[in-house]
Amino acid sequence: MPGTRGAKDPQPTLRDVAQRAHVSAMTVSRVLRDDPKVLPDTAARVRAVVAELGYHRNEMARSLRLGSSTGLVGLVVTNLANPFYSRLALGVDAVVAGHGLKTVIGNTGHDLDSERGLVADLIARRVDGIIVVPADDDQRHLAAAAGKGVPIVVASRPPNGFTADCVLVDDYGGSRTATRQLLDAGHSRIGFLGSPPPVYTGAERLRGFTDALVDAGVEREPGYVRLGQQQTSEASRAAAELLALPEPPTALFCSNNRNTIGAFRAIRGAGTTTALAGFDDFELADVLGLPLVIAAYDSDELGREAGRLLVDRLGEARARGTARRVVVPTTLVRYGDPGEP
Amino acid sequence: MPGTRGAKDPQPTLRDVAQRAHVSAMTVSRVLRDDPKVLPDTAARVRAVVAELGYHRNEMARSLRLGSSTGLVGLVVTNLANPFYSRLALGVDAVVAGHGLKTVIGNTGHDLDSERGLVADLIARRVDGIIVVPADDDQRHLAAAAGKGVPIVVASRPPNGFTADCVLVDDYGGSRTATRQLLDAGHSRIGFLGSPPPVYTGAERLRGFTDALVDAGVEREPGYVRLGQQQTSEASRAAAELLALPEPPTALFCSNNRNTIGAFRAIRGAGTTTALAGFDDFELADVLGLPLVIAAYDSDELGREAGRLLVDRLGEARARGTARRVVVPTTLVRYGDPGEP
DNA sequence: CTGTTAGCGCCTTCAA
DNA sequence: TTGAAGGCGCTAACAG
Repeated sequence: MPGTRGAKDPQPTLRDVAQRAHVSAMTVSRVLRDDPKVLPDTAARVRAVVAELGYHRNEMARSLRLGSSTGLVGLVVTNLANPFYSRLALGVDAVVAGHGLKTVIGNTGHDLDSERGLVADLIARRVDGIIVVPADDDQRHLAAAAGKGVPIVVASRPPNGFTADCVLVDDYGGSRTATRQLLDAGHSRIGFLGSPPPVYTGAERLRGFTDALVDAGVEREPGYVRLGQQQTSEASRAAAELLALPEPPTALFCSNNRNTIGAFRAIRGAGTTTALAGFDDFELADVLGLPLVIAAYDSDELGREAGRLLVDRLGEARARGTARRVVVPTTLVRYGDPGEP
Repeated sequence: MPGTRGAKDPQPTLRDVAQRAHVSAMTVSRVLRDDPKVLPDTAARVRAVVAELGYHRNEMARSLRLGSSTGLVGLVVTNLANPFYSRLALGVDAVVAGHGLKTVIGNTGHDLDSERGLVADLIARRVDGIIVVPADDDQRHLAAAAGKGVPIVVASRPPNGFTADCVLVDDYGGSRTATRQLLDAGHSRIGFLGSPPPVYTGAERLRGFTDALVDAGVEREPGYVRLGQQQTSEASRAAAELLALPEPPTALFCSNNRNTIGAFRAIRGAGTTTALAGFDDFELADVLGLPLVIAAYDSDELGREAGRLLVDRLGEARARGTARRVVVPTTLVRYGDPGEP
């Protein structure tokens, strides 16, 4: 079989196929697009060569020619190791993959500069849109991108300083409801463990907590609030401090599962019967051996909603329809509550 | 400020910048490449326009012109919701991002057809390389890709039917060592709960388990082996069945954390003192309230190694250096063992 | 039904 | 130091 040319070309091109099938590049292109105006005979011959060469059309060149639409969606998260974000990523991918789009992931590690770089790079790669969980309140780079017409969906916190679709969790409501459970159970000295103040979800959850206390006419004790613990170990230390106060809280509300798990360890270590409630479900919460109330939500769903918002936005052919805001609800889950049948 | 042309162009192009800066496209291109042979004056003017327009060079067009190298790495996993794989993804991304590469993620949901589609698509997008956790023994599509010169790294199981770099966990050794702990503690009736047989890691871990028994001269009881549980609920059921046998095992070895957690629930439900050992660490393993031996490993590291192998391979400029195989070790972790100080 | 021409946005080569 | 061609791989728009 006398070859036509070189042999080491990493990937065959349209013309390689054309030459080998004795047709023009256009014909091959048409066959690949399933254009019916090609003789079945010719098409078959072309397809045979395609298979023989293991030819894959270069999607990058294609999208260059076709204008925009690389079929890529950028997803920027702060920490993919956190199950919350990997779930989110899965949800996003599930939806966009259903529309023939691929997900390009970027992990910022909570670093704003890194986020800026990633977003710039995604734009340079001409992704069709970006879903981002901002690392910080400073979202000027996102505003700039949105201003340039790159569809942006903000997840988990609202856009700051610009308009965009966004998907949120009912941080406030979930937190308020869970706190009310503790109040209804008769607690009035309730401690709070949460994220650092500038984090939106943390602030909202603290607000829900505070409002529940206000509703119940319970005085909030500033010394009962500890913010900024990110790891279970820090949370555990913070909780232990609260429990060691002269007049310790009789219940703790934790605004995320890192803090809930840390608080659990502290309570267990102190041997107290402190009641516990928290935000974010986690595996094995049911076997901890103490009553636990959790405001839970589906982070897959958060991702799917974000994906849907973006896909819709892309479908509108950049029509500037008013920005939408989706709020994913929370549900109250009760574990190991001896009061239940 | 008299405009030059349209106004709604989604993204400015090199020529838009050139026109506005009164230079040629080439000069802009040079400025962006930091070519020193441009007058500082001209460069400054160009940069000003770039900033003003928020221009981002089109990386796709660039890579088309430059030959290959899209700066993208494909990562194909079976289930991103599994912390194991999200950790792996994070490790991969951490390494490749350090080399200016971006990670494109594909989730197969254990579906072989989906995997084939994803791999084909990644190749069509001309990713520089692919890291894949194969869903199945049938890896002919990977073999084909590798044959066409696309660098492939196989993670978590070995390549089947072709040669490629790969990164594995010491499934056999970890499993054998953990099992030996149970034997050393005096157990001779040990049950096994594991993945479906065709899964490589499952098979290796069963082999390690079996060899440990053989080494200790313990007869393996076929009725003690239950394979195929994927969810904790299934695992729990399977474990409960073993515990309900006329002569039940006195210890259980579980080849992954889904099974370990399921077995834990079954033991707790049955109220027996069955000993437990398993593969894969998990959070809260220390608070389960029973002695537990775990063969643990670092899945981040697995991802990082995969990333390194791929980056090295890319660096070799497709030199067909012999394929490398990296094995990530396991460490034995003991929880809640009353025998420890 | 098939082929030719032209150009997507960028950069290498060569000339000015 | 800068600019003018030409082409990466592909495909609309027009021939034939």
